[in-house]
Amino acid sequence: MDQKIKSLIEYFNRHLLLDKREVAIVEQSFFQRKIKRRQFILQEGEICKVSTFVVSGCLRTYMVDNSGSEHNLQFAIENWWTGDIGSFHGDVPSKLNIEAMEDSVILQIKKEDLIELYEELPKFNRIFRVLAENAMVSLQRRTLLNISSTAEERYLDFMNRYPFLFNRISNVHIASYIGVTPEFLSTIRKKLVKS
Amino acid sequence: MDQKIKSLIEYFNRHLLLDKREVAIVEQSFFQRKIKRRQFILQEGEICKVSTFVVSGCLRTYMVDNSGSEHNLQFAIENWWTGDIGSFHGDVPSKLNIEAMEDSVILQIKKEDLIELYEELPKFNRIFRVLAENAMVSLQRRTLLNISSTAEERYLDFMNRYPFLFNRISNVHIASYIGVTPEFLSTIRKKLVKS
DNA sequence: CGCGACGTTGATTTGCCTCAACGATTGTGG
DNA sequence: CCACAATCGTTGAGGCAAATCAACGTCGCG
Repeated sequence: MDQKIKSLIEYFNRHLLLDKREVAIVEQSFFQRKIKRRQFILQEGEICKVSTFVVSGCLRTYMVDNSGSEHNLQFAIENWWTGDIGSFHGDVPSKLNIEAMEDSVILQIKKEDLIELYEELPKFNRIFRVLAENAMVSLQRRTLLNISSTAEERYLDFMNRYPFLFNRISNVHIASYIGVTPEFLSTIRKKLVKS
Repeated sequence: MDQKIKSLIEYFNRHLLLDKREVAIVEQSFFQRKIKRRQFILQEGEICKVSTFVVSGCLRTYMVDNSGSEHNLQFAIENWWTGDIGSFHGDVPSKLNIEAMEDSVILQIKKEDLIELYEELPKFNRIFRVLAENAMVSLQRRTLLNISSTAEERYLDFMNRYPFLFNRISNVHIASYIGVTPEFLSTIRKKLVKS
């Protein structure tokens, strides 16, 4: 078996064991791509036609507002999924950009192949239902944090919740994720060092 | 067929047609409750043991922060789902409260019955996968709005996006949903009337 | 009737942004 | 491998967005 797809199979097996036939179907449904740092796998205006699993590396999803600033919605590292589900399901142009922050290896599946996968292997509905529900929980948590707490609290929460990202991502991008300017994050950090 | 459960069946049929047997299983899986205004169906510290479909009325889900303020995460009216998925799936105490804002009729399903439903009727994995994915899209959209826009923009967005809630919910609760104080929402509204 | 939620106003304070500037680091093309 | 550019993290001055606190009239509800 290909080395790269192995990490995806292992990932699925953590949710629901796959037999040989199922593994074979997964293998032929996904294709592999190597992405260089600063390369995009989705740009605003395009329709998102694939779902992406990250084997190695790191990608970020962000939106550009009307004044030209970027706002990070999500970081995806090993064993995370990324893409724009709204654009993917609705066949509408995306407002998001997805860019590699490091050289990365990804596995992708086209929409028609995913639909076929669901038909051939209905148990994948269950896997992706659980994944979507987990994502919902995280997003609800983040929403509550956004409407109820200060930037300092959101920064501390990010540190505690995603230490593995924290050591890997620049402060500029963390600032954008928690919704503050890099300058203000800097003053937060200074204050935290002192105390 | 019971009148109340009919709205749930119609709801499911909009996603995926159910045959007689499937309808029967759904009917015996859900039970009905009438909830009075200001009554809670979930309180902080409890484990959320049911998933809730709203037949009529309106409920709000909120969190109380350490300084005692409430923050609205979600409103649920007719044909919406509510509950705390994190608590429900993880069997952990909830940090959320769900309270009826109007006299309401709801249909609920216990966790064990939902698991059984998934086993007997696997197609429900698909329905709930799609629902969870839709919820993800909304939450991602709200997250981007929270980290990128002003309170005024969030208020206008709420108006345009949820006009049916807008006419039904007090400004206090809208303020809490978009993450501002009622006082500041009042000044936003004054400014909007003038322009 | 009276109490409690609601919507509003104003004064003051605070959190966070904007803009400008700087050294330090990273990266990149010649 | 060096030189130059770009990005990063930081600092400071000033300004604006939004919170806080206090107060008041209105309304619906018990």
